[in-house]
Amino acid sequence: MQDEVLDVLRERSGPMSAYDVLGQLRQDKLNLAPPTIYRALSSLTNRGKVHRLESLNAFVACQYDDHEHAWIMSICDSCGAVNEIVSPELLNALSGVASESGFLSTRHVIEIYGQCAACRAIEAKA
Amino acid sequence: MQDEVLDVLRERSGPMSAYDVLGQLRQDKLNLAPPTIYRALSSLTNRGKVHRLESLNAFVACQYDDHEHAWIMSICDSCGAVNEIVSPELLNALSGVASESGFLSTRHVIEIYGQCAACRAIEAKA
DNA sequence: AAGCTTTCTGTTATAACATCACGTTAATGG
DNA sequence: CCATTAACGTGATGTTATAACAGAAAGCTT
Repeated sequence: MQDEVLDVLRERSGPMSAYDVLGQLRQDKLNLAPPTIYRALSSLTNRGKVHRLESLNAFVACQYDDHEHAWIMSICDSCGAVNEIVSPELLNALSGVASESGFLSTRHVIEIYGQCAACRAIEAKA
Repeated sequence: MQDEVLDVLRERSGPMSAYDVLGQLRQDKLNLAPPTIYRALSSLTNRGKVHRLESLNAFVACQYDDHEHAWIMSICDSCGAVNEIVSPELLNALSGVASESGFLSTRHVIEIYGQCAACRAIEAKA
């Protein structure tokens, strides 16, 4: 089940809600229900194969198959494209800022909204 | 209505869901319905009086009454306390990292999970 | 004051996201 | 073979958020 969910997410460039995934997989498997999808998504996110976009209640396949890492997501307001940014320095800086008030960080949620390079180019032409 | 919602959020130190707020206010005003609360919360967040915690689907009163600013939230896994961190430098750094791939940032969602100073102190004693 | 617009609120219903609780099946290993 | 565990199926429910439309209050214009 995890593999099937991951395949669906990989076929799609953008984020999908759990119910989007459910809709796709129901084309083959009728009777598929939300808990099944959520279980698979939960395992996949734990394994780092899928990331959850907290501010969208949606999921995307990880762009980097091979590694353990923390991530920063950029989300284009125009086209919805999501991109994964890896920057340990920035995450360290963030932990540093938090630690100024004695806070010990364990997990970061960073989601940046704006306009991607492609959409900026289109808009510049128009 | 905005004032009443804001008062409720200020009385509470931690985050509240829209329905938590609704529950509080229903003690006085029966018949209060979700859209009323969501409208008030929407105006308050637009005005910067309230911040939304995207990863919790919850809301907190802004800790800084007086100003326009972007914010970073720290959230304690142990006690649930939320703290607002202001760091324009870090936000600039974040925009900078995103711009390396041509992305133009307009809004940042930054939520850090971990353990606050108070909870760390308690744990250290034990 | 009458009529108009604007803004906020009330109300019902429903959409969208997520989990609980329990039962069944299938593989694992003693 | 049987106990255990892990994954999945199933139905119901819980939680978060919005759509669509109606009504009331406040301010403006004439």
